[in-house]
Amino acid sequence: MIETIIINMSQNSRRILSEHSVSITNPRILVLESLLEINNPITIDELQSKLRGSVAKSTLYRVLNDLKKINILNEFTSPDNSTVVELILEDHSHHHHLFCSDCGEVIDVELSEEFEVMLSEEIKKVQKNFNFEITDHRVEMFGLCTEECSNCK
Amino acid sequence: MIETIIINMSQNSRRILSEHSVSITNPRILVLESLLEINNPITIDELQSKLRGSVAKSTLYRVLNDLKKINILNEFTSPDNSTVVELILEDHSHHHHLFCSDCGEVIDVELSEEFEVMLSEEIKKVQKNFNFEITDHRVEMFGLCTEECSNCK
DNA sequence: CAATAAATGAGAATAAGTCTCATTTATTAG
DNA sequence: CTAATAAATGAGACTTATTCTCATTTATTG
Repeated sequence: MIETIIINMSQNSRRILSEHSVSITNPRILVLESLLEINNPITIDELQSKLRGSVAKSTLYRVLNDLKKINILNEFTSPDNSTVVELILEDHSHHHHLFCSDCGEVIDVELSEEFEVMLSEEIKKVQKNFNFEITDHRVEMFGLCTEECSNCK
Repeated sequence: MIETIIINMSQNSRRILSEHSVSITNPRILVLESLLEINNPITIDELQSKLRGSVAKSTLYRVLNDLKKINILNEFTSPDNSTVVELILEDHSHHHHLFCSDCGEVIDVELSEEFEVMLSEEIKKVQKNFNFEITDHRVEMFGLCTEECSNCK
């Protein structure tokens, strides 16, 4: 069962690379596998530990840049200034981020349909007012998990 | 006239420091003056050029950290990974940021009252769902200025 | 399967930000 | 106003994340 999932991760990674006309190499498969497995935003530090030295540091950064170039990787900076990456595949729906200032965790948050509609309206207004073509946006929220947060104990 | 403004900037800086019980030193006045003069988000690079070596690099970073500690400086990272700072004084109303991927400019944007109300409602929901205490939030928008943008020519 | 172009690993180079420590400056008590 | 003391500064060393270099390895294709 677990084996099946792992095989699928690898096949999945190969499929993603070939769909984007990127050559299929071991480091790329390993990085993609890790990101698919996590299926959550992850700091580069955490990603490095997860890879346990199986990919050289320089290669890791190169692979991440490759994935950014084909637009399947999102990169941003958390409030404590660590770099966070996350895969954005077709099935990955539009979402925003919630940062815990305590444990540093980054959590995906989807906001309501009606809110998103209103946000789009606002963005249209901003486009007009500032003569901008706005291509992307995000809502970031910062705070502290309560004692029940599973990450913070 | 210009002289008056400059004197005011300096007096203003002194006032801000003393109001926050921070000792009034030359580097702190110079950094505050620059930030008051700009009255806009600015990258640390730009701030350094503006100061033209009048404040040592180590001191600049220390002063910025001091201003963060007394909660009058906001720091964030632009999409091209440069660190951006901006003063947040009492008269500085709640706003968000628009980033130009072309010229790198960061522009302050206020969104409509009704949108802000709805965003607060959404945030309340997120607090409940994730058992979080959300203390801050921001909306970031990314795009390109059109040919009429005064910064991009 | 061979030729070629692309990707990798190891470590050097770069750059943002922090730290150290001797010197200078601001504050305050008298 | 001045001396004593604590705090802040400047210069440059240090740290750490990211990029770059180049010799070697690997993937692709015909």
